[in-house]
Amino acid sequence: MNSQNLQKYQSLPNHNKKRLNQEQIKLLESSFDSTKKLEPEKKLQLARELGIPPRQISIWYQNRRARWKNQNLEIDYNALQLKLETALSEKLQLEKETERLRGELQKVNQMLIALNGESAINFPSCDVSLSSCCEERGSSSFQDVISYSTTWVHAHEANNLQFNELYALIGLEEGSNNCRSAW
Amino acid sequence: MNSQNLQKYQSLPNHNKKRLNQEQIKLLESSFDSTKKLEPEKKLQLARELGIPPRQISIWYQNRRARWKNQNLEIDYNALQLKLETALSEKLQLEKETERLRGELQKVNQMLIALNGESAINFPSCDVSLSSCCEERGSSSFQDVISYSTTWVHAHEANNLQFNELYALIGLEEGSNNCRSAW
DNA sequence: TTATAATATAATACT
DNA sequence: AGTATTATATTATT
Repeated sequence: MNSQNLQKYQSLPNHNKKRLNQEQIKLLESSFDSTKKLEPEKKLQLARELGIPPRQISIWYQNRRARWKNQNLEIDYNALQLKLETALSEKLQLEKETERLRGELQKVNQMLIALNGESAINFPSCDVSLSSCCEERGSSSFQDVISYSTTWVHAHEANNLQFNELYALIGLEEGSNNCRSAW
Repeated sequence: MNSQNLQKYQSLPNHNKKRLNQEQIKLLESSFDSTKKLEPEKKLQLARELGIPPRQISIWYQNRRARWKNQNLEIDYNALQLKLETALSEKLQLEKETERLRGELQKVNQMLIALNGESAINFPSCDVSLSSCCEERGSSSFQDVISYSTTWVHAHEANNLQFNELYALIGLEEGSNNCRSAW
């Protein structure tokens, strides 16, 4: 078997592989840009223009299509990688943001504990886990809150001073920063 | 495949001088599985066993490595796609979470507006944009808040009833849900 | 090693 | 059925 196979391979004729020159490649590429599929008419035209057998034009197109497929895979891969990077970075920013929001809610809760003793609010927002384990509550709208509270509040204007003290206590300065919310 | 070529391939294998047969492929593949790099000693051994010139073994390994590379690219692509999916889903969840936290902070702020009239806290946390435009402030620690406030609060125990009313007003029930935070 | 030409086979579509 | 075209894999050269 060994000598047989050896001879088999030695008897193979040498392939005369001729590279296409730059001009030929250029024309083929520009043709490929317009249509990935080689119409018979186009094949003959290219063969005539380039002095190449139509058969070779077909082969070139086949190989070019195979190459094109791999190129696309790599391009898509890079695009995907970019998407992932931005997604991860945005995720990180959101994590920081939620951390900050939880911290502020904790501060406010401390304030309420201080004001109200034992009956502190249990903010579900400050749970460590991401999954919101609490059922949705019907939340009163801005207008509802305002209309309800305005009448209620008149009786408690004497508290203003104490609240200002509290603001300072928890580190939230009032009316002195350039980040006023629009609401 | 037409019957002519089929017959040629099946019953006249000797005419197919170029392709390696199944047995040869099998041995080469198992060898490639163990090491992607072809040591000279291994090359001679395979050449002897398969009746193939060492040169052909080298070529086969080169081509096999190229194919292996492309295979890996496709595998990596799929893995990346999976990563992106999970990242996007986690991002979405975080967006919901921040939205909820902002809402709660707004509620609390409404409460403070109601209590304190014009001097509402400007929560930087409730800005719509993601970028935190505000400089960091030194925040007082938990212990600081407690120690400062405990002494301060004793004078205001009369406010308890009003705060309980406020809790109900903004929809945050106190002490009646199963989501107590650990702090 | 990379790129690519050339060949071989399998799959598909059209006649 | 046969014929043609294409996609894919493989071999080989530069």
